[in-house]
Amino acid sequence: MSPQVLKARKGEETRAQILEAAVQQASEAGFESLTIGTLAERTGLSKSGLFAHFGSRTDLQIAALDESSRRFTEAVFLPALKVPRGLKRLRALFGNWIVWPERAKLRGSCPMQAASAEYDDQPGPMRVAVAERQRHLARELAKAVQLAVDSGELRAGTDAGQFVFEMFGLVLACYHTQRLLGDAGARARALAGFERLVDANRATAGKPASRPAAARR
Amino acid sequence: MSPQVLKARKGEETRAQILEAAVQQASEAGFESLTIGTLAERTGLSKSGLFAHFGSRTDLQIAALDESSRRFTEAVFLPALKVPRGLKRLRALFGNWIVWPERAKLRGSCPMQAASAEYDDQPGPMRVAVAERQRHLARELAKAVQLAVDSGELRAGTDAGQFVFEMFGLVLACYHTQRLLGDAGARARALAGFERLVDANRATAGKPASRPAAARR
DNA sequence: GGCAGAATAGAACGACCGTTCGTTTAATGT
DNA sequence: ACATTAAACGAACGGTCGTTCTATTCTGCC
Repeated sequence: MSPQVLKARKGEETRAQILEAAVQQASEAGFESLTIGTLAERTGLSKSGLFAHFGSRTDLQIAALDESSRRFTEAVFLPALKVPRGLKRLRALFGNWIVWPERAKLRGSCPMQAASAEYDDQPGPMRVAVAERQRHLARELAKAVQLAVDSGELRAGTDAGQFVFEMFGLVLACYHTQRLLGDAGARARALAGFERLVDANRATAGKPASRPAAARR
Repeated sequence: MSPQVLKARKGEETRAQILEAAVQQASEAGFESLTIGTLAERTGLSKSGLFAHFGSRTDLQIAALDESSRRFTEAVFLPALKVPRGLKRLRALFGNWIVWPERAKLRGSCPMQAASAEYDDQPGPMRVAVAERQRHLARELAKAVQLAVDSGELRAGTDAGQFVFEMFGLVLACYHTQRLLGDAGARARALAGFERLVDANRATAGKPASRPAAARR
């Protein structure tokens, strides 16, 4: 029967399998390691057969980046939206962030951070795509911080941009320490750092911010 | 019998020029972008002529990593050793760290961090070399933190490992934000984060730690 | 000035890269 | 069951990669 797979022609299914392999590969060795040949071998396709699904290698890389980004949102943001806004949600976001590659069964690190490091100095479509998504991520995180300010859990003067900057730092240090040095304590360090970050910006008393956050950028 | 060759024979001079170009290239596009062909073109040598200076591409990459590491120490640590130990030196280290690529006239980011990101999941001699140097860096930084504890500027219970972890995070976030998003405010953010980190671990009063730092690990 | 040895050049190699093209197989709609 | 079209294949292309080998040029020492 065809339960819900209405238009899923064979091709799209194959394409999904290719992207699965591509994301895994990008997680392990970066997006520059995505070559037509090795990916074809991994998926059991011929080079030309695989190639036909994307018009070029660059398009394949972009598609893999999109898929990675989609999974990131799915694993980090969607679950956090079910948590009450404010500090709880912020904590959920941070927690999901540092564990999502493992949860998503990626054998390497976060593909988005891998892409950032790879293309931060390399002009081209990949750099543009990566920068755009990172900016979007920073914006969404800043919103979540602001919600914690509005709820009165963080003090009114909190600089959301600075807060997000430091969250990024903790996540990067976590991945860095974990993968390169094999330090299992990295996650605990990151969480400890986050709590210290929260404490530094916590509202002194239980008073909600009275003013509706004037300078919101 | 050529006695101790004190004078740099022509070859070593050429080798130095090659490494200069290699470090620059690694800063801009990573160590995997170091190819014999492009590097030969950059230096005006033939492929085989350049190749002869290193026995293999991997040896060239290792040599470039060593040179990068040497310059890092020269630009970050050596100047900081002239600063009185304790918080001042720690601040100098952090300050030098986030600006050294620019000071060293590298057009890209810090080669050591680039290497970390590239090889954190790639087994082989490069990964080993990178991990070793990063561990060394972390150890030296922890020593500097401990000196600030011993001098009584940081409180006795300070977890040097955690402190270094968070320093790493701030530097990584700084590079990340600066290069990918082109945010000029990244450096100020990093410095602000560092001051907050110091404050959180500052000794409550002006009392030096009386005990000589028992659990120094 | 001449000579040994270091330094560099040049051509060629096999392997892999992304891409193209014509053909063949498999899935789909009727 | 059959015609149509999507999907995958296989061979070939020009290019670059790291590496090897041989030949040439240059340098430093007597």
